[in-house]
Amino acid sequence: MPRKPKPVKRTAQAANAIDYGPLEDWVGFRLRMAQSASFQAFARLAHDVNLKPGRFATLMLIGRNPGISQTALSLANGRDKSTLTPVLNDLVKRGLVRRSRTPDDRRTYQLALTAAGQRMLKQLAACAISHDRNLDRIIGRRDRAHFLSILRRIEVELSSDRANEKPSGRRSR
Amino acid sequence: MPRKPKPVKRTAQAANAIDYGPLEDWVGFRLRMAQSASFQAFARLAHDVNLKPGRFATLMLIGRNPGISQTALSLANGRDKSTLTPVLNDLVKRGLVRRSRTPDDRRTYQLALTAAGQRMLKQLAACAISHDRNLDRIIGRRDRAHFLSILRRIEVELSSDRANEKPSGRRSR
DNA sequence: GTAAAAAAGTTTTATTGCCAACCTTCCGCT
DNA sequence: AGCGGAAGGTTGGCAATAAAACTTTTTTAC
Repeated sequence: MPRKPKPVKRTAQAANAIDYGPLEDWVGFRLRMAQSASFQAFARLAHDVNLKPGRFATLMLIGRNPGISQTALSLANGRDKSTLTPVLNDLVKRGLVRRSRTPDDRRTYQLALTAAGQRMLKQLAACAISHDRNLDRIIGRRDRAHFLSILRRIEVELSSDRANEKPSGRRSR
Repeated sequence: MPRKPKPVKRTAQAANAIDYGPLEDWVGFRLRMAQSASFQAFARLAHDVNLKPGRFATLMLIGRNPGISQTALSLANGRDKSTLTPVLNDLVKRGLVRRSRTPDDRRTYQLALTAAGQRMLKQLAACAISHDRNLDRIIGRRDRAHFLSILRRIEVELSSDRANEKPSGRRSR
């Protein structure tokens, strides 16, 4: 059976021949590439579940903190609060999240998972466990805790930097 | 006409009281949060330079690999090739990048920096060095190499997974 | 040689994200 | 009270991204 042999891919520059220059060891670049790879790997795992991978953290945080407000939720998962509005609209419409008014403060909503939302969270958690097992293998059990602590430090220190803005060393063009 | 109020963001709900559940130690989540913080910190540093931070890797890769094709470039910086089209249009329009046809293959373009593009790259490199020095301080010199090697491993291993994955991504449009 | 398949780029469509402006509600003052 | 500012949430505008469909050109199969 004459299956067509795959021709050798001939891009102008093979990917392994690329010169990354300073990017090679630039933490910001590697962080972005690793995050992108991790996200897409999880998306493949979670493909069967009828929910976008970005919704996972939202569901988990609501499930763990019933009654949480939208602003607190947006802070917890590092997204702008306006980003949350369409997401929650969708989750409520699909019967996964319940949004109820707070009696003593009519500005805020109280968020909670419905029974269906909890089932969905369980399915996603199964994907996450599988994904995390992959990452465990890649990182190595011994380094995992240390690696996580560095990620947390980056997150915390750079976020607090937001307060003291850099003095602008303006360059002319 | 009411004067627009200066909004001062206050952490109304204590973010430290949030229960992150399994997210607390989930590598994918921490990667996303750290990457987001790093990206925004760099964006603040590069604010003065008249170029979006996302363009930096693109310029660096073109500068280091003159004659590279768009597809090879998209692979090298981990973005879809369709994403590159408007970016390059903009860079060409601003005189930073030159796009020329390859004589023996009229499908591909050859990308290269103009003199202005090289100057811009130098400015951005200065920001990157400053940013990286911050990250050095946070990570710690001793752990830096190890941390980078883990990020590279995540990137490589999870990307290679993509090849032998089920091709079942049917989406209606 | 010619037709089919593959590759490079572009366009279209949809999602996700931020920011700024806005509305409503609450709270602190006087 | 009632006024002004602060806080919770929504809306609109814009940028970045990816996936699929499409165009042009090249390569492969026969």
